[in-house]
Amino acid sequence: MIRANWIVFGKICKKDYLRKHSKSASTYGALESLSGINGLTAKPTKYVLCTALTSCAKTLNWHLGIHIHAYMIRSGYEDNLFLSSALVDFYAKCFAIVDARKVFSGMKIHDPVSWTSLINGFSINGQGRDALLLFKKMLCSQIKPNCHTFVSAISACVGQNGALEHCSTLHAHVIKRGYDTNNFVVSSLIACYANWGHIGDAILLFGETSEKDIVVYNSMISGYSQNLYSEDALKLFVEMKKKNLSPTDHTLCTILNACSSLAVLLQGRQVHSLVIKMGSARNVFVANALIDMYSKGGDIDDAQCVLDQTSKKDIVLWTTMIMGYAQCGRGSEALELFDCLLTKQELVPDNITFTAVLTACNHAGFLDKGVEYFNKMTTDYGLSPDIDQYACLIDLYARNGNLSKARALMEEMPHDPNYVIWSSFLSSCKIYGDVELGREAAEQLIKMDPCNAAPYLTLAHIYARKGLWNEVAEMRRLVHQRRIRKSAGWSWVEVD
DNA sequence: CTAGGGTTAG
Repeated sequence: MIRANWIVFGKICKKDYLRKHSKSASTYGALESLSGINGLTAKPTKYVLCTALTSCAKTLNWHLGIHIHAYMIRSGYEDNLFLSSALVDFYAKCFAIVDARKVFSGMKIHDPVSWTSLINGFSINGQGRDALLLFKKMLCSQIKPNCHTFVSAISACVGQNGALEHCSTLHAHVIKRGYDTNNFVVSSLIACYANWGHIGDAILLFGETSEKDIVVYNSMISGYSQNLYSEDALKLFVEMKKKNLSPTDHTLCTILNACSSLAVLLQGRQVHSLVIKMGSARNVFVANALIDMYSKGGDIDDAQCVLDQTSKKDIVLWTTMIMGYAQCGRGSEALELFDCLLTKQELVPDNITFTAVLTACNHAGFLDKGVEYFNKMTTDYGLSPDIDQYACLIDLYARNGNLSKARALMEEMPHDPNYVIWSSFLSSCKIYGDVELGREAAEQLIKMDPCNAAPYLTLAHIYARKGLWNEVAEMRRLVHQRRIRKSAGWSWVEVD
């Protein structure tokens, strides 16, 4: 399930990324210097073309990039190693990995740069497996991988099922070749180990590395944070400052996230003053992390202050704030804020904004309003609800006692109900004592995760409340037979 | 003249 979400998320990121970066200022500079391309007097040299291609890769300027490719063919630059490598990189960065591979295959000779470009291309296109296969192929070729290659190969192991072993193997190669003093390599290794929950290996490597730069510290701090060692993240942050390394906006975001999960307002406020001192409050990522930190820390008013003081607000900031109100039980204020956002008409709400709004309705028990907002999504904003918004609506109906409507929605929606949906539905079945629907929900949950005792327990509870003691005994037998581990405080019939 | 690291936010 986690893997599936990751793929979906990857797609969303890709789309957003293309939209945000499709044309930035530097591209126009490149365009001007290339004015010769369309038959004007000065012909661009191969050096200019190469720099322009790099620029196209960075700014995702697809149009100019393919134009240059065509020009390369016309001008006989097709076999230039530098230009071809840049072309591989361009196609890969623009998510046209098939074209990148085609260019690579058509090259008469390869060098570490062309190999690395394609390996990295597979990696950033979410094809870590192919990236690693290509790396293996490279090892069999005449060309030896360098630091750049290792960084790309190691990054390919992140989020790739079963790639932890590859990461360790790559680490061994790195040590053998003496690349373990390179900070680029070290930071990618730390991130990979942390990603797989092997925080011990990450710590070991971090400790062995001398002359660590800010990114290596950032990797380790976020590694701690990801693995819920938030206190260690804060400690390392302090240590980093003692070493006179000055935090970047990345550092501030990560450390604020750690403060959020610890719900520590005191430290969060200290980081906030540092944010102001560094002038990072303008960075929307940092501002967002601040709002989230104050919300989770229980100071929703200070969260609102941050939002008010941020001049360039985007939809994510508003959404975080709405979610903050929703989660602390101030549903009406969440909806007021949302209406305020709508009246400004500067920003357009997206699916996640509606998740926040529906969460607010859910926590406040506003069934009618929830349904209204859910319908508005499609009619007024042309959005198609994804599984998260359906989950809110289903939960809204179920919590209000309309279990059959909730169940019907699960059938009607264009998604398969996930674990979260069945699980919240089961809770509602428990509240309203619905044996039939409760049994179905529990069966689905057990099928999805056979080792979790919770659905057995809840169903047994529903049976017990109806005096169905034979069924309670059956549940007990199943748990025993299937050797399901019970956690502390676990009992057959809860005492309300 | 070509390739590489860290949250890419809710």
